[in-house]
Amino acid sequence: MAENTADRGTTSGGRPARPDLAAMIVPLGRALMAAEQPVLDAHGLTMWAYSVLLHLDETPIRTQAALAEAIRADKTRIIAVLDDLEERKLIRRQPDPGDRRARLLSLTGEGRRLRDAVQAAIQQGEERLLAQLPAADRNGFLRGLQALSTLPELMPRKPGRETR
Amino acid sequence: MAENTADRGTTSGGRPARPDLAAMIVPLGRALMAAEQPVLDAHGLTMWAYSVLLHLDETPIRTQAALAEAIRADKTRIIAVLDDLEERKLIRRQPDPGDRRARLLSLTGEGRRLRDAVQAAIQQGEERLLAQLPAADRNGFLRGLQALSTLPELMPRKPGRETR
DNA sequence: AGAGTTCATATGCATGCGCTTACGATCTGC
DNA sequence: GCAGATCGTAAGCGCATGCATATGAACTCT
Repeated sequence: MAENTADRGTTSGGRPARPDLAAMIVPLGRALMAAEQPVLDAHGLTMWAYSVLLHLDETPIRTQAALAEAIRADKTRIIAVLDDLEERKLIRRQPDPGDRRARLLSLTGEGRRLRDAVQAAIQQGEERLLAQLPAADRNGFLRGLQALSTLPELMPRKPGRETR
Repeated sequence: MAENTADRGTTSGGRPARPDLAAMIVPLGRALMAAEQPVLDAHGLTMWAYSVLLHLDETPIRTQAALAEAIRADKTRIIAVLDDLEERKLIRRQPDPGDRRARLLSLTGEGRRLRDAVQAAIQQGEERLLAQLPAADRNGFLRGLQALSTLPELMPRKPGRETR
């Protein structure tokens, strides 16, 4: 399978014109997460907890399993996270009156406030980095990144099940 | 110096204009790695092994520890990887005549060939994704990404020790 | 009403990885 | 020539994660 079909794409012929995307993006992601960590620590949030806060606000979530899948966490592993968040009154976990097996998840006002504060701090740090890019590249980077992170082929949900 | 510019900064109270960078980049990195995986499997390479092949060619490496740090792997963990690559005649591991503790690492011709084949296949897949972006965004994305992945503040080497 | 399914939860297992220690061979400084 | 540092290698610990199973409550379909 070693077709060296060097049509457009990589440079025509030999050495690659750029490093692999993954080779740049994965370390970048690690660095960004490392940069977030102190902020999260300062607010007593794990990354999973922050993920939960982020996702809960965007879309009302009906079951914990759906939330787990949305943030790509293990269904059984977010339970402790939710326990903690609930105990700290950052989220609510009410049994669905229509289906008492499920727990309706929602942010409390305080949860929303914390979420906003943390996200503001994080994005402020990120902007400091983006500011080092030329404006044109920065905008292209952000647009390209947002486009790529919503590509369905790239962001495969678990095959088989629909979001209802 | 951290004053944000007039555009879509996040400091002034409102909803964020974009998701957190890490929230987009980390899943994107995962997806890219998942996309690479079949290619690597087809050639019997782990990600670490591929990392080694990539890095070995760019810069001559004198010690395994230096290589490990370069690819951000654990010093002790790449040993098995190197053993395998050497056995398959993809790399050479010669004792440095000047310092017989160290092992000079280099790619063999076959190693270089495999590296090229795998990288071509990987980048070809990546280009298929990038092709879905508008050309302007794609270029900005790539430029921004390359710029960010070389920012020293973002890509911290191990604190404390310098490359000597 | 009963079978099968879905949900939240608890638990256990295996894996991969970072970090630490140990050890023998070797190099460097004194 | 000896003490201490460095290199490669081996082994083990601990943590986070993914995957699987089990259980009890509740829901659905027939």
